[in-house]
Amino acid sequence: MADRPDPPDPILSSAGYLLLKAGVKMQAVIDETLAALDLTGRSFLVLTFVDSSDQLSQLELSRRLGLDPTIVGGLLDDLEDRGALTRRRDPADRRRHQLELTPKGRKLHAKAAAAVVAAESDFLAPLAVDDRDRLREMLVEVMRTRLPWLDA
Amino acid sequence: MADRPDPPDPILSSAGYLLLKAGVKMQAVIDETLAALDLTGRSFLVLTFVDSSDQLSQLELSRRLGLDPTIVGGLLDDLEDRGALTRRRDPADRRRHQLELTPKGRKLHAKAAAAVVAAESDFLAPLAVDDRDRLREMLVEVMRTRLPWLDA
DNA sequence: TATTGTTATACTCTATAACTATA
DNA sequence: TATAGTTATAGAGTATAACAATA
Repeated sequence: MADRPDPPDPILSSAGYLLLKAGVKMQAVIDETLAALDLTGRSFLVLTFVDSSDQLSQLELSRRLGLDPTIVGGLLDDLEDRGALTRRRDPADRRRHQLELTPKGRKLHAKAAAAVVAAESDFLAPLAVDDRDRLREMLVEVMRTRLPWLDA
Repeated sequence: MADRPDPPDPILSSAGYLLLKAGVKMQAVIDETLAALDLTGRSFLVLTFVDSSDQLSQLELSRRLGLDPTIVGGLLDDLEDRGALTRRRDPADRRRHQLELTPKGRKLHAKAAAAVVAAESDFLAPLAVDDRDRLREMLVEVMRTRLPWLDA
């Protein structure tokens, strides 16, 4: 009934906890945005990685996404059914599938990427542009050892 | 097999996406830390909110946590079984339960809070202390309208 | 014998609704 | 009739392991 709850523990205002809450909320916002295109955060990442890699195998994709191969298999099933990507047997090793986006898949990815960028920008709107850059730099520092593509 | 994957889409290095990844990872790190005390992020939050509020009801707690009352009921069952908190009928309205930490529960919470603070500090170690403060300020800005206790 | 990918099974989490008791 | 809380059921998501094909 009270509109102003008791002031809770200071730990709920710490940098680490706010980072947690902000990140989880950012994830939810992006998922909602992608839902309009019948995508999830995961299926969007699949499109992103397949788009930027040549002849990716499912196992290699799973490793990069940090997901179980059976999960990735299901995501690929869906995207293949929708005509967004193709699985083709690797002639050199017929156990492997070479993954590739179709033109339709590339269009879908471009549309989704634009929507995600807009959602992120909206979420970070309370920060000035300079502050967003500063935030990005700090997060790169924190995540450098945890995300392989930041080590460039 | 390649140790250096193809450079992926720039969207994976954006402030918003890095915020997402950092937040989710922070959550995982905190959950791992709390597991050593047989707690989860959620049960720790239950302890935190009950500790800092007087005679909280289950429904009010659920509202503050943003969780379904049935979920909260299960969390309370566990903590009550472990002797960390008590449910007592509200004499003024016998439908309600007044939640309160036991001395054991307060000790558990203090221990867990110290562990969480240490885990956060460790996670943010790549940043100088000044930068951590700056990060915290920026996250307060972003989350001000989304976390009731930041509006102070 | 090891590896890629698929299929089948079981387990966990969560959401929904029905129920009891109090008001 | 409405509210606080519990219990029961069903569904989604995930992990595990067994399997087929290829190396």
